[in-house]
Amino acid sequence: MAQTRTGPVRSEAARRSILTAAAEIFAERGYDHLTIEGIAARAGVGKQTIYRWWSSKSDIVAECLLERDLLPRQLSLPQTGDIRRDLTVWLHSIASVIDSDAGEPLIRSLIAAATENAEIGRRLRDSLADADSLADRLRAAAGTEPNLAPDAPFAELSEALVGAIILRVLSRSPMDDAVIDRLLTAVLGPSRA
Amino acid sequence: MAQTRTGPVRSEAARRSILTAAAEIFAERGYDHLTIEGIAARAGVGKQTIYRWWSSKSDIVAECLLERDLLPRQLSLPQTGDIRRDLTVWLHSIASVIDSDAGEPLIRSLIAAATENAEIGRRLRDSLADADSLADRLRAAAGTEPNLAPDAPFAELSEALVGAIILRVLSRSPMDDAVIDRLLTAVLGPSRA
Amino acid sequence: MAQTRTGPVRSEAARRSILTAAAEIFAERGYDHLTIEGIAARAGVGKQTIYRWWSSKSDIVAECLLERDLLPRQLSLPQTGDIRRDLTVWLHSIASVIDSDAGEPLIRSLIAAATENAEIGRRLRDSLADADSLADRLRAAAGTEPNLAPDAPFAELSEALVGAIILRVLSRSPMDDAVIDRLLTAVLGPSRA
Amino acid sequence: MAQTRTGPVRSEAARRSILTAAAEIFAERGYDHLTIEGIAARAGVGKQTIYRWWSSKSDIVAECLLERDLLPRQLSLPQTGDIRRDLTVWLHSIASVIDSDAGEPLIRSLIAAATENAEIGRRLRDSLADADSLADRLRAAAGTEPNLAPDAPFAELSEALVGAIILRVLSRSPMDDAVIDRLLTAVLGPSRA
DNA sequence: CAGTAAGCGAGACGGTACGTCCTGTCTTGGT
DNA sequence: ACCAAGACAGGACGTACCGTCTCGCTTACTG
Repeated sequence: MAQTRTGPVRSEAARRSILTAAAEIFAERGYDHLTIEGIAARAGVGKQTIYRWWSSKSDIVAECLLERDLLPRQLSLPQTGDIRRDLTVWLHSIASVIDSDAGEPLIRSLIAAATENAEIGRRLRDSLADADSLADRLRAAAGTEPNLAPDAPFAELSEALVGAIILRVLSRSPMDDAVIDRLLTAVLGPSRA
Repeated sequence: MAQTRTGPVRSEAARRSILTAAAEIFAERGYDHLTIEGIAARAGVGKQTIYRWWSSKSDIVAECLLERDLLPRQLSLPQTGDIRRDLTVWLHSIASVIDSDAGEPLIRSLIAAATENAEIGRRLRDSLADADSLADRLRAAAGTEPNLAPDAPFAELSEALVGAIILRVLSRSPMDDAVIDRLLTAVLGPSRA
Repeated sequence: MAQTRTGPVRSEAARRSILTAAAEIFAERGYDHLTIEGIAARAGVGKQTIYRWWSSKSDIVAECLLERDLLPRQLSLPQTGDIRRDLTVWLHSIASVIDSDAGEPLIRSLIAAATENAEIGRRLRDSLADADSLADRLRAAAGTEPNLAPDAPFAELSEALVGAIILRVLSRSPMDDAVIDRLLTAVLGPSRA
Repeated sequence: MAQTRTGPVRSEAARRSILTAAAEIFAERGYDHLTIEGIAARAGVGKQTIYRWWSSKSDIVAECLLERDLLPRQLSLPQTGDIRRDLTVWLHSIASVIDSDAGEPLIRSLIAAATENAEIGRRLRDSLADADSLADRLRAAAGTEPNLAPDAPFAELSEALVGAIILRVLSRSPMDDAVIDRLLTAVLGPSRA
């Protein structure tokens, strides 16, 4: 029979307050002003409690993403049946987040965090931390847009779209209506309208 | 009449050895192990000399990029007339850099630097620091591939392609032959072959 | 009637292994590298078991002294009838302990412990943890040495002798034969030989 | 020709405020509550500035002793020509320091510091940090007291006296008038009065 | 002979301090 | 004026221990 570990169990209260504190500081001051000491102080926790369960601040940020403490929850892709319209709405909501005062540094901070942590990178790719996969949605829309042939490389189309957003953030290029339109033309093909 | 300033002018030797030292450390240890003190020590230069001319380490890195101290010089896009083949070769060379031991962290470090410095982000977008614009090449190839209509959004296509590469790096997804193929299909449309 | 307590009694095994572990670490690494956690780990004991019975590490050390886990047992004062000879032998054995690699730091560690714990200080005074009182031996030898008048201040003579040893340790002055001789002259008066 | 070092020179202001802060904390809270961080904070100094010039807190304390920041300055041995009276006065002043609230822990702290630092131990031996040597005074008084023969071991007599004081502190034995008297009898021989 | 209360191992917890590294500013003396 | 060198105040790092607090177990006394 397996030897069961005895002793106190991980404190859920500590875990939550660490994640909350981290998410708050991240949103307020960005990834590079996020420090372990700052998290510990705001969370009312010893540093060792953080190091016991996470190996780096990027690890904490990754868990914040998982627990949805970090990104606005209204970024999910709508589902009206018209993929171009859905993506347009989605890109507009992303653009408005980016254009907000806090949003652009937040996304940039997230990219910085991703350079240190593969998991964050992966969640970024998966439609900016949104669970319902963008690639699946493109596949479901096959045939409704010029570039969405039944055997189109949906994953790569999705990557290209998200990658373009990331690149816009990195190069500080604004993402206005015309850009969104052209971006969708690039990915979906010319609009039939 | 304006008082002309006196004293020695900026030392080019110091400037070069700082950039060289920065590029070496960047390549060896990555952006977050790059420190002003480390640069000064390796360059045999006082810290003040660095602070006099640059305002941050990301500034130095940006200048390294301009002076081509940082990226392999053989990443330029070939020009055979066949844009799909040219891009294939180019993507393969990028992939081989990424797959090399030092390359992937280097690119990731560059992305990290870009999150702090718009200029670095812009150069990254401009075809991974390659001077001849990718978008222009796509425009020049208009008509030769399904998606390259004369009025296609070339800049956005280019962004999508580079963005996809960046996203691959961030999510640590390998970029093998098949992926390159599908990526080009996504951007250029299905191959006619 | 008072409620008599129930439950298991104090574990002698735990007590012994704590004292042994403490004595070992003390001897190996000195008083300031002696930690509660270290003792608990080496003794295979929970920290709480230590805190239940001792209030500080100096308390544990004091008990180690009582149980003679700490000091060499051969430091006792011989008894040949010639007090000067006896003290000479005794001082030589102390000197050889001090001169040994481990001995000097050990005594110094004991002094450090004594600064935190009166009991340790007292045992140090009582002839370096030797049970048979040095003062009593001097009194018994009254009349045999110049300074040992019947009404001599034996306790203070004893203190002066032990204090001199302690001071030698604190000031890292070696205690060679000549010093021992002069020390005895200081305490007992000039040798009649 | 020797290469002269250039650059800024050690800040005397920083040095002084570190020593002062250390002496204050030492006096207020004792050696084991004296921390590098506490010194740095009170001195308004970076920790690195401390580590640059001292290797441990015991080093700082040793320098405090040298600069006479630590011990009361009125402990010097009077000089009336009557060595027994002088020593009596001196021992009384030491006793009154020890009996004061702050004094006893201070001396004990000093002993603790001496266990870590030979220099502190040496200064402690040299008549409790008093510059004019006790042994020299005893030698000068040769012939005036029973035990002060011309060839008496003055250094060891002095050691015995100071050692007895230290031992009294370590064992928390009060040093009242009678004890002082007996101590002097032990060292100087019986009073002729 | 069950109930129950203490001892025990393990170890998580909020903290304090450690000694190191780096930041950006400053001072010094030399060219 | 610029430079190499490097001291300075400050802040964060990751580690080591502190003393307290569960946790689940194993005793041993008590009603």
